[in-house]
Amino acid sequence: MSVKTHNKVKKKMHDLKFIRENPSTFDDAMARRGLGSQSADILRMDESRRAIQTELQALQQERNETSKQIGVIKSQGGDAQEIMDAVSKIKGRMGELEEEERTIASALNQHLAGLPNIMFDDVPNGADEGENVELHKWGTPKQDQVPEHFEIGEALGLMDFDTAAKMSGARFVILKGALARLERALAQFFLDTHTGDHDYTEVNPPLLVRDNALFGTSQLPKFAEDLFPAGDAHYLIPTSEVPLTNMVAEQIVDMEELPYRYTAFTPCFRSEAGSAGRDTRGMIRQHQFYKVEMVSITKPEDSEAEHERMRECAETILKELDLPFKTVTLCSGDTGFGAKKTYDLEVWLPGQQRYREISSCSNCGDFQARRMNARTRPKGEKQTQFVHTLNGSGVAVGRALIAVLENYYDPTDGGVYVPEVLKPYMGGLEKITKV
RNA sequence: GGACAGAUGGCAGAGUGGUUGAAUGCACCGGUCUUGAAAACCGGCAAGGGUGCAAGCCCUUCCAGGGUUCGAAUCCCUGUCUGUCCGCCA
Repeated sequence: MSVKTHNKVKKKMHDLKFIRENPSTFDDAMARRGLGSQSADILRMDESRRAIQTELQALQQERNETSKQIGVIKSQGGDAQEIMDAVSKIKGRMGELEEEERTIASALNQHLAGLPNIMFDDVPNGADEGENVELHKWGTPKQDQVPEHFEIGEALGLMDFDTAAKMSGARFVILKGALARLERALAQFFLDTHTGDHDYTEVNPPLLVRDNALFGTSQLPKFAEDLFPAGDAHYLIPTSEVPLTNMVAEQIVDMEELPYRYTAFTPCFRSEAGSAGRDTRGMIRQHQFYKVEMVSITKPEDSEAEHERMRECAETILKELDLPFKTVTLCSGDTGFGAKKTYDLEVWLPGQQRYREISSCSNCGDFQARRMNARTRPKGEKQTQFVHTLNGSGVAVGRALIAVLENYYDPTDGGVYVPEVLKPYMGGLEKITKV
């Protein structure tokens, strides 16, 4: 399906000045992403663009000056026909140059838009998730094998994949009764914690966004196939990172107002186009799932500290739920397109006897801010700077539900205890049992 | 869905074809005054880019994209957004 485009090609993306001045640094950074040298191509395009621009500007200057003369002559009642013809002649060449400039600028911008963020030096090198580096572990993983979450849920009669498949196909689920409520309880608990204890402001954002918003957070143009188009103007959000971060798009915010901290509980929609065959059973990987998201907008110098803080906000949730987890720093090969550095929180799933991702916290630096032109200005200063943006799950609700089912499972009767912190949200219910 | 009206600098708000990058007010910065502050007064104050050692010079930008013209904030077309009214609707 084709979706209308609202992109302006004025976006800044990577800083050309930086690439011009540090071509090898830039190439090294792209090499860590598994890409070949980029700077030579970029600089060649940039140079030729500037050459065209210089020539064009000389002609524009000539046109402007001559046109002003015409104005003067005419206002004095003179005849300006001769110079008017002369200006007309310049226009042919100007048109050509304008066309060339447009072509090369758009090629350059498209190229830049497809290049990932430059990672921090302390991001470990590695090919894939196997080389992520453990930061720390918390809690004691249950070594006893328990059923997987979908076995538990189905046995309880509260989790139904077959009926969901009839109406929606694969990768959907129906939760009922206490499990439906458990999902709502988790979300509520997450939101209350982030708004009450972590200084986040609750936001209820649009779930449908246009392509320019997705360009800003860098899902587009490269990852269109992961998205669900909705109608001819919108996409369903793959994460509320998109609307929350775009709240500062095209804005100049006073520096003393920062940081902004936003949290939202929303459904997320992902086509999972590249995941055929992976996690096909159960709720791990769905086309639609709930997530509580945290987004921070900070001054440039504060983003690294904010990143640690955000990671701790997410970890707090798992600690409060008493779910064992480990935190890893993603290696270069596993770090997302827009991130300078990412921490993943992996929760212990006794049904799988392994840790699975339940939160991902990324510092994007100014990468997204450049793409959405989100700036800040220190009080009294003229010069604006790009803000830094961070996003993190706090945490994925569906996966948290899975973790609760498997970690709080009672093998004696197939029931599931309600975690202490969730009881108030479950009407005091102690244990979920078969209906 | 139909009808109309808008979109101009950080904000508000003039400007309908010719030195208008844009009056004015607010905000902001510097100064005078004051023991200090406020007020008042004086001055400054858009951004992005090209070029140059630099001072500077130049280009672009008045929602976006196309067009008319020697010349466009101003005229035309398309799109987006906002407001108002009508219809429909949870």
